[in-house]
Amino acid sequence: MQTTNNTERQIIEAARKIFVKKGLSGARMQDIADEAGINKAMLHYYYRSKDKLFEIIFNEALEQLLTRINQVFSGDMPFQEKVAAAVDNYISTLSTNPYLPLFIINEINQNPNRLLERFRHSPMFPNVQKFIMHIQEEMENGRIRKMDPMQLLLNTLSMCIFPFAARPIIQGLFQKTDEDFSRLMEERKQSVTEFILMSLRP
Amino acid sequence: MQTTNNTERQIIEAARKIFVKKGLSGARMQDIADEAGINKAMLHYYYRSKDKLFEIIFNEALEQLLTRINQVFSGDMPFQEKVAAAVDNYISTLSTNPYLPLFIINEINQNPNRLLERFRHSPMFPNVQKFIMHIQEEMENGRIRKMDPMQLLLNTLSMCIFPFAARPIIQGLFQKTDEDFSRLMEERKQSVTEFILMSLRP
DNA sequence: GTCTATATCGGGATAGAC
DNA sequence: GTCTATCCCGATATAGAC
Repeated sequence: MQTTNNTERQIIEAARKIFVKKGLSGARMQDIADEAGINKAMLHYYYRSKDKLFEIIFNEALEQLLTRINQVFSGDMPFQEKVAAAVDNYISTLSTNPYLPLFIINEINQNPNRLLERFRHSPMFPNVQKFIMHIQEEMENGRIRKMDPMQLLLNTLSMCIFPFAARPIIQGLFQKTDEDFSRLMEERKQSVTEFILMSLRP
Repeated sequence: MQTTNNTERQIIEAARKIFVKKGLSGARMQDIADEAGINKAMLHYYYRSKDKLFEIIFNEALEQLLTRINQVFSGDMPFQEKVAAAVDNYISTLSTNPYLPLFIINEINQNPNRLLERFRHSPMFPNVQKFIMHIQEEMENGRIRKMDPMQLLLNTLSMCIFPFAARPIIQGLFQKTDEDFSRLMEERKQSVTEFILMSLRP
C-alpha cells in the first residue's frame, strides 16, 4: 500500500541518518522515531527490532561504498585520467556523505565478521584487481616509476577518505570554518591528483 | 596506600582498553570491572561515574596523540629526514596503538567541543606551524616543487593514519592475515616517505 | 496501520555489611 | 577498601485499543 511504502521509506531514511551519525550503540530508537515523525512502536511494527533495522542500514551503506570504490576503477581511460577521475569521484561523494566511511569502519571494527558474511558469496572486487594490473602495466612500460601497487592504492584511498573522517579534528585544530573546509576539499581534488601523478614520474 | 594506587592503575588500564575499543556508548562498566578483575562498585568508589572515568581516558589519549604529532616536527634536521622521521614515528606508534586515532576521532565526532575545551587555554601546535614554515622555505629555495603546505600535511597524516583506522576493511577485502598487515605497514614506512619525497621533486 | 500504555530488561549508580 | 544486594532509570519491545 502507498502509506506503507511511504512510512517504510521514512523510517529507513531516519534510521540511516541516526545510525550513521551515532553508531549502533549510540543510536536511540526514540531518536529515529522522532526523526521520522512517527511513533516508536511503528519501528518495531515494520522492522521488528533495532538490530534488524540496523542491519538493513549497514548493508546498504556498505554496498554503496564498495560499489563506489569499485566503479571508478572499471573505466577504460588512460591511467592519468583514471587517477584523476577516482580522486574527484571519491572526494565528491564524501563531500555529500561525510559520515559514511567512519560509520562503516566503526561497525566493522565492532563486528568484523559483518564484512566477511557480506563477501562469503559475492565476488571480490574485480575492478580493484584490474586497477592494480593497470598500474603494473604502466610500470612495465616505464611510464611511471616502480612501486608496490598495493601501497599506491592505499595512498590514494587514504588521502581521499581520511580528511573527512578526521574532519572535526582538522577543523578544531586549525580553526577552520565549514566554509574553509569545503574549499580545502574542493582544492584537494586537484592537489591530490597532482600529488600522486607527480610522485609517479619515472 | 599501595593497594589503592594499584587498584586505581588497574582500573585505568582496564578502562582504557575497553573504552578505546568500544567507545563511550558501547562500553559497559561491567566489562571494565571484569577486565580489571574487580567489582563494579569499585569503579564508582574510585571514579564516581562512567562519564568521569571516560573523560580521564579520553584526555590522556588525546594528549598522547597530539604530543606525538607535534614532537616529530620540532626537530632541526633537514627537510627530507624530517619527513622520513615523521612517517616512521607515526607508523611505529600506530602499530602498537592501532585503535587510538579512531577512538579520538569518534568521540570528537560525537562531542566536538571536547576538543575545543582542551585547547581553550593551551597553545596551538607551534610545531606544526613550524613544519609548515619549513615547507615554505624549501619551496622558496626551489628544493621542492610548490604546493599548498596544508595539503601536504594532510597527505602525510592521511597516509600514515588511515590504513590503521581502516585495517579491518583492508584485511577483510584483500584477505590479509595479521602477519601480512604488519609486514605491509613495515614496508609502508619506506614506501610513504619515498612517495612524498618523489612527489615533491621540483 | 497507527497510536497509548505498559511490560521487560540491561546497565549505571548507591546502600550498607564486612 | 572491597564486596553483595538493590535501586532506579532509560531504552527496547510488546499488548491492545482504535
